Amino acid sequence: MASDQGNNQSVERAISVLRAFLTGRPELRVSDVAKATGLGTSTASRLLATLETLEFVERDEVSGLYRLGTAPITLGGVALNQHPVHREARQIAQDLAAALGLGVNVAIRQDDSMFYLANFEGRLAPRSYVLTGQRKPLYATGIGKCLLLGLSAAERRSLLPAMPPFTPNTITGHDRLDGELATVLGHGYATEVEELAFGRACVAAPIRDRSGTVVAAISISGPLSAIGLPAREAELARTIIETADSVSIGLGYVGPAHLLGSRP
Amino acid sequence: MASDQGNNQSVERAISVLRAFLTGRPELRVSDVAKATGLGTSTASRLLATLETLEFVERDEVSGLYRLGTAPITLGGVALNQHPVHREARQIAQDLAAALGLGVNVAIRQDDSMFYLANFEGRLAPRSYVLTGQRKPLYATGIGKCLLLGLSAAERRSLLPAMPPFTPNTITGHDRLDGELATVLGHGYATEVEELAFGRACVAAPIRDRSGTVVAAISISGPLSAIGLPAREAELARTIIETADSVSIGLGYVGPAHLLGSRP
DNA sequence: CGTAACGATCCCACATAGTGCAAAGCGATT
DNA sequence: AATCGCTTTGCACTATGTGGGATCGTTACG
Repeated sequence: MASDQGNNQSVERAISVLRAFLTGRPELRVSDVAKATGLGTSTASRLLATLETLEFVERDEVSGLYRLGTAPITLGGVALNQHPVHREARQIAQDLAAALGLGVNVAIRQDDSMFYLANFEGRLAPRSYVLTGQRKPLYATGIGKCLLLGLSAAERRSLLPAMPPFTPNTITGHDRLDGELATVLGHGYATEVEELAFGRACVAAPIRDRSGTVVAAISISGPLSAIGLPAREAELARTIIETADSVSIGLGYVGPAHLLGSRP
Repeated sequence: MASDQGNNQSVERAISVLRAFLTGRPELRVSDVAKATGLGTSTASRLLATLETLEFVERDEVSGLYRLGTAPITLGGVALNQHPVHREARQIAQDLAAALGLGVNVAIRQDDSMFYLANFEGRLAPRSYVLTGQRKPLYATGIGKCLLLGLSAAERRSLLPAMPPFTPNTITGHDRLDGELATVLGHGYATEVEELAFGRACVAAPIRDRSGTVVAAISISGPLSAIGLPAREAELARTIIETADSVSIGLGYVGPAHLLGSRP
């Protein structure tokens, strides 16, 4: 059949059409989609028509251009609402962002990336778009460092064969990453200052489930000037650890795994 | 081919599989999906396998049950970020929710429903799930009333042939709705007190684009006790109108349409 | 502990359903 | 007014998805 084994070709093609809208420009012509997906224009036209009746894409009345429709928004919202971490963390993160006026983000690990489940901003760190559903590298973010705690040194090396730098501060070698993660584990929180983008910093802490496994992480982030990191590190660290803990407890976390009795 | 004309059957079936996850239970077996969609189990199995490789669904390691995956979240996030109303309203709504401690919601009209683009909550009106992507009836919500301003009385009657009540306060007749909308237009804002759900109320105002058309609406909502509606109506109305205006201005609104010069 | 019932996947033949090509519409541009 | 580019439609072909049944694995029950 198609690329992988036992897959429905038409469905794969339709999804690749949807993926075409993820790459920059929000409005595409049929021929743009055809070029982006490698499909013929007639196939692209028909798939877009199908996706339009399903409300996955919609068509601009005047220009005739296609853009993403409302069905993906609904589907994404339900997917979020069904995610246990999101359910527990959403309101907590929102309250913290409002109290601090800074950004608060919740993410899980997906393969070699962190994947945002939610983000809220405050007056001091505004942002006109959602990060939800976006990915960022694990080794250059506070949340990412927390999520890496769940992996062994060997797993980290195979998961991240290369660590290209984003700024001069980016951790690019595993030896330094090992050291950094030991610190994170020891302190119970991670920091990141201009490792991914200039002028931005964050403080993050891991979220654990009832088995004690790190399943997610939460961070406070913002412009360096607003977050005032060197000075406020102790205060923000305490805050984010307490916040992460209350999410963990919501997920059933009861304490370090080695203290759990073996009885049911 | 399939239900509508000129549509790709496999794609329609795959989407109907995804829709099966919108109806309550978050985790489904193959046979549950087959039953919900009316497809054969082997077809459902294959479609789910395809959707799994595309990350639209994922499978629980232990139970083998399928649930929605991360791709819908990404797609939904991008769809939101590409929506002009969302871009303009997101941070404004978030700041207002933080300042008031109440819920703030942004929605557009879709057919006979309002469709949430964003919702934020405050300490006084917590909520552990997103409304984004959900629908609510137009005639029983403050936002809905604002969105109905863009329609004529005749259009409203054909769009809403029936208006079943949710509480004793629900507006169920068009005559009363006409009167209500005249008030909304005259005051520049809409209220809703226990018309959709007991114990809940809101104040809403319309958002207009550069042509002066109502394209969206924004509301402050919360439990009756927190929002204190009879008493604070004037204050909240002023706030929501000013907030809606700043979103409208971001969309290019420059004032009432009839004052626009006809010159380009 | 063995057996039965159920659910998911695999296999294979069939024919439906999607594809590509080419031509026709449709709009915009000069 | 004519041309160009983009999109859609019609048609024939066969690749592709489908359905039924067999197989394998799992759970429930006697």
